[in-house]
Amino acid sequence: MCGELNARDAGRSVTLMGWVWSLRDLGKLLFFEMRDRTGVIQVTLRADEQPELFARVKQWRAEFVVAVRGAVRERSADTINPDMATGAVEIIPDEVKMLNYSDVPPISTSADEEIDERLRLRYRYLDLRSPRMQKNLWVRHRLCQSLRSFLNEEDFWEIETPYLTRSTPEGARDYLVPTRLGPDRFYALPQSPQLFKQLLMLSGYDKYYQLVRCFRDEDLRADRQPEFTQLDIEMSFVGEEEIYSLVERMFQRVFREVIGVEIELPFERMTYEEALDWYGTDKPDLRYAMQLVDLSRQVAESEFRIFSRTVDSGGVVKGFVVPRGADASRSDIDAWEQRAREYGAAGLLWIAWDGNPLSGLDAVRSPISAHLEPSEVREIASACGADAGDLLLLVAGERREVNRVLGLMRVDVADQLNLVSGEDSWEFLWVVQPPLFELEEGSYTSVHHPFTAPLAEDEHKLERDPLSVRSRQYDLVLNGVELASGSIRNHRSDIQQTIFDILDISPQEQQEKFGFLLEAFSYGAPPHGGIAPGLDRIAMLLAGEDTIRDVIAFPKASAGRELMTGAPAEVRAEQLKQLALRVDRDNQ
RNA sequence: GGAGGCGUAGUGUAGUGGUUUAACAUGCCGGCCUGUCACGCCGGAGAUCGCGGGUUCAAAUCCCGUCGCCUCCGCCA
Repeated sequence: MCGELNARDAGRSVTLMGWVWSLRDLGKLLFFEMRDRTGVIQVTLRADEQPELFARVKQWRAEFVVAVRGAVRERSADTINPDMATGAVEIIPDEVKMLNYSDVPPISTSADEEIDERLRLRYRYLDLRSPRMQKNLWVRHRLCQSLRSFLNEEDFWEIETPYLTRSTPEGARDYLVPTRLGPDRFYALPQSPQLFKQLLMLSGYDKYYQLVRCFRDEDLRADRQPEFTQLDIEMSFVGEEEIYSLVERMFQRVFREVIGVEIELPFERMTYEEALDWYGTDKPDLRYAMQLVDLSRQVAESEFRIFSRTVDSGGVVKGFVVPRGADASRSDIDAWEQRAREYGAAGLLWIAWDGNPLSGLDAVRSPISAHLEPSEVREIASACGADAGDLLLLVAGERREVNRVLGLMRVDVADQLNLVSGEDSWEFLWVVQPPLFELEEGSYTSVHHPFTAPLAEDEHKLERDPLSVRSRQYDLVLNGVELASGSIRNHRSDIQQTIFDILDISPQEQQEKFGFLLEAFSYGAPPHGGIAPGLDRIAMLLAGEDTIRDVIAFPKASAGRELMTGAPAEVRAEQLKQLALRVDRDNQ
């Protein structure tokens, strides 16, 4: 094919089919490049040697579908194009044929200018012709291939689960599917195959995986689509370590096979609590430092009231040091302060050290320097390890909020100051043992999902103090992106029952929604656990893209709209009638 | 649900109250050109400045509304 030819093919006769990529008409000499899935190759024609072919090709335009039969010829040394994969050869045709005409395309498939995404999505079939999208889909394909071959070799079975299933409470909004089976009956598209994969464990298929589509009717993000693909994995008779080991070896293999990068094992680990404390988020980006430092003790007695009063009332004063941040302009700092407010902080305080941090107040610039004692500033500097030229950003308030705001600020600052070093930096991290429950508007909800097992040593606290119970959940984070989430599940129905009780899911509701699962668990459920890496996000990182839309052939735009087909769209009245549905236009 | 950004020939941008007949590049159409590969040169066509309303002698430009796309917060077990 076009992109696969090189000097070794010189002399061969080939037939190529593809699209016209570009034309360079020099009068009596004409070059055009043709493209297929594999790449681009140049075809050369001379008016004096092949007047008839020449005249025909002169009429061709970009994106015409053409067939060329001819000889691969090595280019002379002075005409080799080193920037082109096939630049050492060219095709001298003995027959050319136009298979189909093309209108002038509304977006270029060859220009490297950034096209408005509306147009890219509207004309996705053209956008997909671009080398960039070809590369991305190729990366995604090889990723899938690599994952499958690894898991197959590890003795996993790929088993499918239904898309038409029933809605279960909690979690995201479901996509509902009406059916003529009953006016009040709906399928729901699965948010994940969670229940089915656990049932497969119960059935004895102890190593299962599936590349499976999941559906959640929630707002989109750069790394979130209403439908997305998970590599769903579940195993029986395993604990956390077996899962970690499997996943680590899997990623090592994938990175080696897909992008030729060797990643080191084992991955780092930290607890959820440590992640929040040190980085203010459950998905820290470890490509840069800027750890959060708790300065509450250093400022507890401060004359600066905001500090002392916050600490006094049980809050914290935390911050992080921006290396060489003292150079930041006043407008940068103002912008950060503005950002911190947007994230919900009362304000953002800062201390910049222009000179030796241990020299007291002389080297300090800060909006609150008038309120600070030299000893206090020295203590702050030594606690956070600030050097000359560093900048400390500080937030005071309730612990949870402070962590959240600083966690977001840390990412913004790193982004703005370009602290991420190099493209090939891969910082994997396991974040483990988050709490089993959190309090939301007065009632308990699962942090992960209700089937996650509590940590054995915390089991006894389940009924007395649910919020203090840690779970056997683990998240895999790469460069600040949550790549996978999983847990060891409850296989004992008594504990599952207790958890449902704490979640305040009534026995009746339990019976209705999960009755089949609880019943199943009474017939010999093995201990089991699993994990579900997000395929789109992995592909995105491997392809070096910033959004999963660029690794999905036909993604959705904001609000879940599909700009090419126009979905979601109205349906015929007759279809509604068959489903016994009536549209209420006043509602909304 | 909220905040911000963007919307100008096919495409990417400039223009932020009046010397604008809305500019530049590319693409498109026509002509010339025998080693180009971002080919080059010459000529031409192509825009009711997202849409609606308002302010003004005058609006792409200011104001209000609206639609669309992007990013983020909330949300996403």
